Amino acid sequence: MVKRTSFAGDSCPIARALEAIGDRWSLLIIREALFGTRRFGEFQARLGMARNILSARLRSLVEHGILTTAPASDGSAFQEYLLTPKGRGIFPILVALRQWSEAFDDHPEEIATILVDRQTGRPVRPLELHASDGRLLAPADTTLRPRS
Amino acid sequence: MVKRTSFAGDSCPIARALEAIGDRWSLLIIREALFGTRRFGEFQARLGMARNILSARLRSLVEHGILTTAPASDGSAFQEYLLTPKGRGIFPILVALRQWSEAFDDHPEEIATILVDRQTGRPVRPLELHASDGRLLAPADTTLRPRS
DNA sequence: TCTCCATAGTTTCATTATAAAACTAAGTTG
DNA sequence: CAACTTAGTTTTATAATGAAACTATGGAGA
Repeated sequence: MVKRTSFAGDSCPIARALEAIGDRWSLLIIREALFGTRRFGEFQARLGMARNILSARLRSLVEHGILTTAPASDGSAFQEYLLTPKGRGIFPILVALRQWSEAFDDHPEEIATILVDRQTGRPVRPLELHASDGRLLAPADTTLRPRS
Repeated sequence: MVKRTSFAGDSCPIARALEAIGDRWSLLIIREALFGTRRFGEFQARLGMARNILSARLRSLVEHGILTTAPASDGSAFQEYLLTPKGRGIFPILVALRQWSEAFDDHPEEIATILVDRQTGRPVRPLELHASDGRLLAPADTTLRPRS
């Protein structure tokens, strides 16, 4: 059998994350959900993706605890898809992806939006990595340690 | 024709990032490259992936300006794959993915390593998003604005 | 130099994922 | 209750992935 390799049992947390959201659509679905999209048809229309793929992805995201289903808030008998705390925790990943494109994309003029501070309307700073004592860390200032 | 949908011309920077690195292997290749892996066979052995897929991914990453090829540093006539600045800029994305797994994975005991401050050996803090004036921002404190 | 092994791929073939469109079934509306 | 909307599933075709075999060049030793 020639199955697609699974990272589910991998000991690397990056690989484990990719197992859940490392396909071409999941992060875009979550992006829409963070904007308030909740219904199947709404996701389909906004993302322009095939309905069967959307169906499979939503099921997978629910299985991974990133989305939950709940009765629709408009009183109809349909259901809607809501982000769990685990799903909302994906926000920094989306910001990191966005900032990488903003910084390095070959055609930045094609990028339609910028992430800004709601209060001042000014662009946010690049994500920062800090030590427990507050020092700003560059990649070379970090290392990996076996989990105790 | 039924081609895989391309995000190359999309106006969303997240989609554009996924076009370059939104597959199951690219980010793991970049993770290895950040650890110092340079040679084809070394990537293949460490990642355990099919050689043809690795070949295709390396070519794609070079085309996207994430890796470059250079003559091997050991003096042999082989070439090696090196991260460009654009490639090293992916570091925060990997950190965000890692921290998401550390925070939300259902089996965190299976995660082998933690990212620590090299100086103190203590775990780093979660990535932080700050306003231009330095205020720490939560997701709800941000919004998107059309690029001026 | 000749032979053998290592490196870095490519090719082939089978399987899985993705896409588009047609189809189905339940829910809602006039 | 007839027509429409919503939320999928099914079908069929194409593209991506994976494993193994194959190729070609580089290097090392006799």
